[in-house]
Amino acid sequence: MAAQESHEEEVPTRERILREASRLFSRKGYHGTSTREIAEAVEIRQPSLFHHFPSKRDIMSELIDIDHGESSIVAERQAAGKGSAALRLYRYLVWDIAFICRCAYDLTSVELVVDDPIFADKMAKRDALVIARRSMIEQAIDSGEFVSVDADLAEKAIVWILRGDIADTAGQAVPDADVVADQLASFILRALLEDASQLGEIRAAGSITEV
Amino acid sequence: MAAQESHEEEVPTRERILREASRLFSRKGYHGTSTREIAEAVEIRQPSLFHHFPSKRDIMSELIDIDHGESSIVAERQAAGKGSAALRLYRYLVWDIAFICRCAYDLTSVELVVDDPIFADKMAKRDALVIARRSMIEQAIDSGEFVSVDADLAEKAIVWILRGDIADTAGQAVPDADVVADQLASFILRALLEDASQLGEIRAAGSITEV
DNA sequence: GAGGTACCCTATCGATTGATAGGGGTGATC
DNA sequence: GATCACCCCTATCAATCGATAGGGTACCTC
Repeated sequence: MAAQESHEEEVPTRERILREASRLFSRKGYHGTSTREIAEAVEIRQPSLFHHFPSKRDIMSELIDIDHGESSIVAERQAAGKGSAALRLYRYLVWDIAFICRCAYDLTSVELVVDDPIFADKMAKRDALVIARRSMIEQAIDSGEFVSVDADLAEKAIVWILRGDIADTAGQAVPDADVVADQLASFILRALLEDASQLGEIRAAGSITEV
Repeated sequence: MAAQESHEEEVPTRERILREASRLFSRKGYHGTSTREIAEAVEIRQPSLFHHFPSKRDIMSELIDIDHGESSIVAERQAAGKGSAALRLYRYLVWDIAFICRCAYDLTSVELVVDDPIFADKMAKRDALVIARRSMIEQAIDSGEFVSVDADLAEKAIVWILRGDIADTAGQAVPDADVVADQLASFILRALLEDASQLGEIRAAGSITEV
């Protein structure tokens, strides 16, 4: 309380670089954004960036890790769980969407850039996430909770919605994150459930317990 | 039949540029793709590109027009139509998805790049498409066909799915375009319909008449 | 107060970018 | 056979890219 400013607005430069870079990457693309633009947004000179990150690629790399890290843990835990697979999918979806909405960074560019050959080393964790999601869908189809859709296509549709939500919220702190999360997760569940009237129970059960 | 090769494999250079550029743009991004890479893929030298297009930007610009042109016409016609709004939305969706699947170009990059400031002039037509889609959703909610969801959010979810499908098919001629179109349109309709049992009627009616 | 660390600066590097200048070959038309 | 349009070439441009070199200043530790 002595040396610290009471404003508490003090955001470390490294943190500001990640925020501004993520914002620019998603508006203009990774390759379309120069290190000079990032530096200007952070209000430092361009070479000063390289004091905090060894290269431009490492800035993007850290954003990818932030995006993939916790999501894959939650998805894999839910995929390996017991009980209603539809409920477990709902829980994962609500958690992931809320995470996206609350994130300080604009992670839009992440899903676009992992397909770029220069970030090929980041694809493994992304693939693990895909497998976990598809597993939950297949479990729900086998148990009769979901209609008999193409599990691959359904998983893709879910990713597309998540990816779109990332682009839409775009790093701005969404005040009603939980509302958006429930709305989108309900949209997805309604498209998949054999009996749409079960959605009420799932939403009630999903909002009680922790993931 | 005299001067023409019987192989009929003769694809004009300009056409090949559009195809290869669209493929590269979606894999590496617009800014991440150099004119030298495009030229190499087309098997000509880099300056020869500029005989067919005045600039790299004009190549992307033409791909954007291809993507937005017919889609907006079909969407606006269906939005202004009469009768079941759910059916009209289904017809538009099936047409658009099938169009995406059959397109010779990989239009993944289009939806990403229209947000880039340098393509700001292309945003008007994209906005018209958004309005037409949201209009159909609002009509279906008002008539009681759809559950009372947030029309903005539903429209976004649809775009995200369409965008994802574009990225997924990625310019390769999908053999079962009509099957994929019906599956994805059904996914969306099921998520929105108040009475899911109406989907059968809509699919039957949608496959008979032309758009 | 000497040494070390953290952070930012100016100046500049080599590589790559999109685009232009200008020449050459081919085929159709008159 | 002269002309012209079409298409592709080599050579090269200025601008911009990511990254490095090296110096200056504030602050902490001993």
